Amino acid sequence: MESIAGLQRVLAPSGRRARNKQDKQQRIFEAASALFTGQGYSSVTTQMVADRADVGTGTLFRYASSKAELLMMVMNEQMRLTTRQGVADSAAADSPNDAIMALLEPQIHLSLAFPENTAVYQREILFGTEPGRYRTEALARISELEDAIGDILARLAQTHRVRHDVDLNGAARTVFSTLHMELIRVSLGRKDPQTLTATLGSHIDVLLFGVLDPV
Amino acid sequence: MESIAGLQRVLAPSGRRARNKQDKQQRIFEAASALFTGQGYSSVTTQMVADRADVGTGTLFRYASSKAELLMMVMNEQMRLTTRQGVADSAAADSPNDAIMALLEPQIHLSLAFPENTAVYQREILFGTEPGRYRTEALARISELEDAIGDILARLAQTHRVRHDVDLNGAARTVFSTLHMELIRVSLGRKDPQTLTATLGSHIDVLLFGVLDPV
DNA sequence: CTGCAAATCGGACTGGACTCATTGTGGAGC
DNA sequence: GCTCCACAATGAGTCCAGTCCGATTTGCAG
Repeated sequence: MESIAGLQRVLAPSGRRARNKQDKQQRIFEAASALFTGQGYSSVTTQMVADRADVGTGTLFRYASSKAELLMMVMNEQMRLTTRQGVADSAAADSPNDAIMALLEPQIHLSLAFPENTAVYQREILFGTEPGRYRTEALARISELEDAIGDILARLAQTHRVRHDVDLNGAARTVFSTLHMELIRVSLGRKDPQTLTATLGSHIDVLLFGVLDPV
Repeated sequence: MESIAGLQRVLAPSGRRARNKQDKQQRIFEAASALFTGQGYSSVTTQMVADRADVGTGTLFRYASSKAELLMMVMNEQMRLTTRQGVADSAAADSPNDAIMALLEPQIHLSLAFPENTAVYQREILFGTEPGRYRTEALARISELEDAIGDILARLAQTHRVRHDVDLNGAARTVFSTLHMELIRVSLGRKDPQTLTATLGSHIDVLLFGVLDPV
């Protein structure tokens, strides 16, 4: 099992070399974390991160292949926590709509707390092309969430009849597409955060109706 | 009525100065268009565009405030044509699903023809922050499409009963979110283009069911 | 302890988007 | 035709992400 940002190897690393490497990794994580959450992505330069972590810029890019990967390193950790929370909360809900909303709630909070970073994170997830380590991890976290929605829909399918030709995974993806887009709208300040929850709720409502068999 | 890329003023411009400006605008549009469609966004530099249009780099940025705006200038024109086509085609369709698909078909073709440019275009529409002229125009084109979907749903609402608490505009946005996301998946080669139409069709199907009153 | 290959480091350097102080120019007034 | 001005054009310069290669450190064999 990986711990904080997957930084630590299982048990103690073998020699001094490995330990040094780990120290640097840790310093870079902390520097990036402090700077990004403190000032937002765009006003942080990679030089600042390198300086604060006390490594050369060359070194910095050995640990994260781009500035965006640096952000993902930080955000993945935050996502890990919010997802854990969301999954726990959603288990307690009784209607599917409530369950989905409970699942998404912590992500929504996170994006409201760090709009710029969230926007960049989403942008990279959607449009990034480099197959870097942290981007891969980010995609995995996203899949986790998508699967969790899929599970909720699958549970619904056991207690209610579902239209025979509906693809539940597709439906989960639709929910997710909508979440993405609404989060983006909010992160970029194009929409009032107050209404986000309500909007999302009604989107999901329509979708669930579409999935159920009317008979 | 604006003609190509909105470049030409109605009738002839007043003096030599205005005419020069227009000539440059035209040269820049043509240079950007040829280069972007020929080699794709990332392998074109702003210097190339400036050289080909025979203007200085400083001048280039007086006409488009960023490289992305340059692309939007080009893509907006293509979108204008595909939207016109889509609206025409959708009028002939008889089911709402067909109408929506007919509307979107030309956009889909466009993105398959220029995947990289489309990805950047979508990215800028979603995540761009500068309120440049061409980005504004792009958003307007998007709204046109979204409204067209809204109209189709509204027509549906006249011939069928709709669940009383459903927000049709919201539903149109959901369709659109899904389209965006699916186009992105395809543009970035994460998904087989062959299945795009089918997938989209079934998304829309579910959504329409969710909108209709089961009674 | 010494020599050595390999891993790691780091900062000077590059490429490219974008800016700004300077220069050029069309046209209004005389 | 001449003067002057507002605005347009310009390209050298800035900024910053990301690369590259010589220097340094490390682990290991003898």
